Amino acid sequence: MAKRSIKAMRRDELMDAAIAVIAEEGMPGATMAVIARRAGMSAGLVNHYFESKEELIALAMRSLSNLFRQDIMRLAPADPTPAQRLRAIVDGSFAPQHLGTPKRAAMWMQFMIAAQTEPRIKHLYHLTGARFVSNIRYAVRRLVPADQVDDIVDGIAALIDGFFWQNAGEYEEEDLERARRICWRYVCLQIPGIEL
Amino acid sequence: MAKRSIKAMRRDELMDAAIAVIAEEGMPGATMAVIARRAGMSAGLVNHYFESKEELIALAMRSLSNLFRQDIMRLAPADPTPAQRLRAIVDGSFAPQHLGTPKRAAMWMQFMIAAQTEPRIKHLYHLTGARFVSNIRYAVRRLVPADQVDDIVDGIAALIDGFFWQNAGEYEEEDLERARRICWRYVCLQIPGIEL
DNA sequence: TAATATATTGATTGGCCATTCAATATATTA
DNA sequence: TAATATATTGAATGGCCAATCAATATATTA
Repeated sequence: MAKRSIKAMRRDELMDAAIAVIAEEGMPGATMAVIARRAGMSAGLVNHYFESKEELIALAMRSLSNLFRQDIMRLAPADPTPAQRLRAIVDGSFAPQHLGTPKRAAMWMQFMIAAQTEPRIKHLYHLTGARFVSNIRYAVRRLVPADQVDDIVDGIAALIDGFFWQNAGEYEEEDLERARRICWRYVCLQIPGIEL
Repeated sequence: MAKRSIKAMRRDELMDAAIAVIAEEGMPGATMAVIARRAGMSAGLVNHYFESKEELIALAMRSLSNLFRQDIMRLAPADPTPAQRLRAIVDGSFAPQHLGTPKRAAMWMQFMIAAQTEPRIKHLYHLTGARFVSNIRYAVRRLVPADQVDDIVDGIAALIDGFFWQNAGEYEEEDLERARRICWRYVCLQIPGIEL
């Protein structure tokens, strides 16, 4: 049990270090040596706990993706109405804890970038996006006629995405507030009967 | 005159090759040697015509940015009304010639990526974005009360951006049509008196 | 304790890359 | 034509990186 525990700890430490370095220096600066030193380990150790650099990065990204989903779920009350669900998605997407800190925001950017070249990360990235959209659809389909669902869902998702990337990495709380407001107004304009 | 001409030609050829390679292989694959071979030249020649790789890439991106602006301007009639201007921006953003071909779409993605690390490209990227937004603002401010301009402009820009990146690199004409429709509906919802 | 597994290190390897450079070819000019 | 500038090549340079490996330390087990 103890051996497993050390292995798990080291892997977590390395994933955290990877996220920190990638966020601060970008993907090109995130070399194995730098990540290892950041985690307080020697260069060679990374390949002892991860099969390859690609595996390390992919797993780090996955943990980021999971954090995001949890943040959103935490914002909605238990057994939420469709409107509350949408509200949590809009608010959660611009929550300070995942866009407010430059590190996290930059990390999302690097996540998308890595998805361009690494097949494994590409898959994870698409999965993350698909879950996000399907979350929106689950709520919208309960609020509008079936033939309007697709366009409304895609519009909401695109609008959130657009703000998400727009100033990527340099958000003030003020910008986030603004993004929330504009996105929510869009939701209200498209879906009659929702308010504030 | 002849010497200048050759220099200009080679530089253009190299910039085209750079765009092609970056679009196909992504930034990591775009080495000097590969770009040179793509342009039918030997490896060493690139540094004869460009100070550095960074300069080559930055100028290639600039030409992409200019092409985009020209595409949009070409879509609007001479002396357009504000509504026609907006329409050209929406249609132009999803015009087949700059998102329909995988190469061009992927190139935009790589443009944004490079902006994360290269200061020169970062500047160019922000400039491109600022011009785009200011283009929208020019039209919107003639159509709605002053205190509504900012939110509407940012909403339109974000929505277009969102679609722009969403499926980046893998657009069907059908997707583009859809994006146009959803964006234009948003414009119409926000700005009374616009139609079609 | 002895034996075995795991953790950790830092040097080494082999590969890739941007850039430089000397050498050669091809124009331009006087 | 001779002299000079420009174009082009391909090999060499020096640096960086992921991954490997032998060596050492530390824990686990019998």
